[in-house]
Amino acid sequence: MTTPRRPATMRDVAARAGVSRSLVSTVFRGVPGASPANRERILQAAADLGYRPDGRARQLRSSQRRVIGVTLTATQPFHVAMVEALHDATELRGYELSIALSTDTRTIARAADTLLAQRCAALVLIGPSAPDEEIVDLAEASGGIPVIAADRFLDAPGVDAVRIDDEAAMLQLVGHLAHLGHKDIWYADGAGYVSAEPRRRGFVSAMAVHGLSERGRVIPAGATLREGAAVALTMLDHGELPTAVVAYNDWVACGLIDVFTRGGVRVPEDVSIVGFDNIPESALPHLDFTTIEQRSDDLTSRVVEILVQRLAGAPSTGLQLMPPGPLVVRSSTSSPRPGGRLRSVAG
Amino acid sequence: MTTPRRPATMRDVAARAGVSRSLVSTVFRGVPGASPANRERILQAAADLGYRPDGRARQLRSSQRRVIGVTLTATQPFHVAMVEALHDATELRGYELSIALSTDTRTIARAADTLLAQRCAALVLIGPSAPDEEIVDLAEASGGIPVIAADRFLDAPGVDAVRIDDEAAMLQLVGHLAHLGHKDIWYADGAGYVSAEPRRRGFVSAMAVHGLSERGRVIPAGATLREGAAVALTMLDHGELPTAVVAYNDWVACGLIDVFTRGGVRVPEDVSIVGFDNIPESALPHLDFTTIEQRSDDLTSRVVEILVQRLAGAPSTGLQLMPPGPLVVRSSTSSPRPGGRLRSVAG
DNA sequence: TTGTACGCGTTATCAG
DNA sequence: CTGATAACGCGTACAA
Repeated sequence: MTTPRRPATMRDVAARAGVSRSLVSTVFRGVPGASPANRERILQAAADLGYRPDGRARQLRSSQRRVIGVTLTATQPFHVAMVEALHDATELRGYELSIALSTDTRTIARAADTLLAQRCAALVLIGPSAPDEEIVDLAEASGGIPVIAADRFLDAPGVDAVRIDDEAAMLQLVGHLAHLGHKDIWYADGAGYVSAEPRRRGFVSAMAVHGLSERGRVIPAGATLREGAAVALTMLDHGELPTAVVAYNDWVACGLIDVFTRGGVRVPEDVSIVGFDNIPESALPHLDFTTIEQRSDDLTSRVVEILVQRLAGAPSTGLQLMPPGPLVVRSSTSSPRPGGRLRSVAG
Repeated sequence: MTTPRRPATMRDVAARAGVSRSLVSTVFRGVPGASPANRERILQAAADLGYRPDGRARQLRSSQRRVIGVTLTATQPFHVAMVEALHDATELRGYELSIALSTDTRTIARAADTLLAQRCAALVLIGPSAPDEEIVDLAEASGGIPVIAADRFLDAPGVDAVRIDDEAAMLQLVGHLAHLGHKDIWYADGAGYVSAEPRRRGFVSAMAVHGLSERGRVIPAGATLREGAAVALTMLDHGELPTAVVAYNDWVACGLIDVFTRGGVRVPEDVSIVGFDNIPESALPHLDFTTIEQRSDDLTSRVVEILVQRLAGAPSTGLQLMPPGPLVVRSSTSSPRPGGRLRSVAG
């Protein structure tokens, strides 16, 4: 094993094995056309030299695009899991994934530029937190390759989008509480997060469906345990509580339950709480709250389906909503306490 | 704006602008040598055609390697933050980042292969959870480029590694408890996680330093809230508790505190608890526990320093330990309850 | 400013 | 069927 300063090229391997470059190529591409003896010699020479085909040169030459570009922020485990699944699915079809991370200071467009410069075959934006306009612009600048926004509510021409049907999910959650007899139901909203909008809309319309519009209230919260805890403290300080709270997601629900329980407000006796996502923590014995599942597998396979179709030349299908996962009923929900609202809370 | 099936190349731009390809190149590289009039015309032609330089061809031609390969699992926010910082630091120096995700089913070596095929200038492995041997093999197969393991305890020739000094940190944590008067101190170990070893070693030696070896105990736990909660339940079931518990990390501490508090064990009156990392959640009002900070910024800048040096030709420096961040004392630690061990716990 | 060789591998085309 | 020769993909670099 040598460690050359300049890495070995195909030419080096060919010279060492005493064959032509094209023969080395046939061997490394795994296509038939080389005698076992030569194949062996070439492989040996390559191993000796630590040769590894140059991916850039490979891609450059072959006219087919075999790379799928993926952007994500990598702050949500669920999104990272999607990449994992995408890896498997695309690999199976002979594609490679190229990943670009976007951050607070690094826009999606910026991340996608790297991918586009690599001449990727398609772009998958996972949970893009950019304004609609920016995504549409990106799609226009992408030279006509398929652009798919996963886990994003977006209805724009030329861009495919896949998202859980938040409104249907909210209908299930609110329906569950309404059936238990709740009327004063508040919503701890994912204020400030892009995907909060469809969910909020779902809450509002679900309350209307059950004739509870007057009794509902939307409280700005956020998407983290921290923000859930903060909004719970605010509620306690304010001294007024509903009989049930719908949380923007499970982390917010965790924060709510934590602060309520410690503040002397019993769950579900004093207040019922439901989350959204069914993250592993929601099943913890000391939390154990009702929530609705986000089936990331379904979402991912839908994304893959769209990807395959679009790569095959099918036109964009716009926004697709996935049916929500099942409601997981646990011990954070029950019938409301008699007497309606709690006015005064023991600090 | 046209949307060509085959993307425009430099040749197309040159033809449209009525100049040579070389001139287009000089304009797009931003080097002087084109008249304002031609520059303008070229830029216009490029915009008309939606031209974007092919990154692969660019890299292939220019003999300098300008890409830093990064692998990570993206399950830890802290690691993702490191990538963000790396982006800024390397960009400043004219490098680009190429990211490959490793997963449970996708080894680091596999991820690195993609990067190596791109002929990256160096490899940064962020928190690699692979056996030492695999990383050493990878470094050997990398053709002599710098390989740096960030947030990883690894003492192997040819590989640079940077890691918080876990032993020093443990010494601080155990010292804090010992000074408060604790003697029966248990450690909820990050069993199964690669980086658990130095931390466990640190606990054991710190206990020895304080002459408490006999009183210490290492309990297998894990690295998540869930696992912290589980080990706390086990302790409660067992009915025997120390006066203080050191958690492998903050998530484990969260789980411990949650279950203890709900189980009627008061923190810190009955048992003191310390975490490790100082994640945002540790400061939540209802948790508010003592922990030690992981200064990811320091770690990252050290990684960048090493990267720069090694790219400049300096030899590998092996393992480097960073001094631990400050101890953040909050309300989860106090003097031990009188009377030593708690034998029986109210369920 | 332009011509042209070159980077590294792939893909016809052609010879034995 | 096995193998070699040469053109090509898209930009860059250096001489003219």
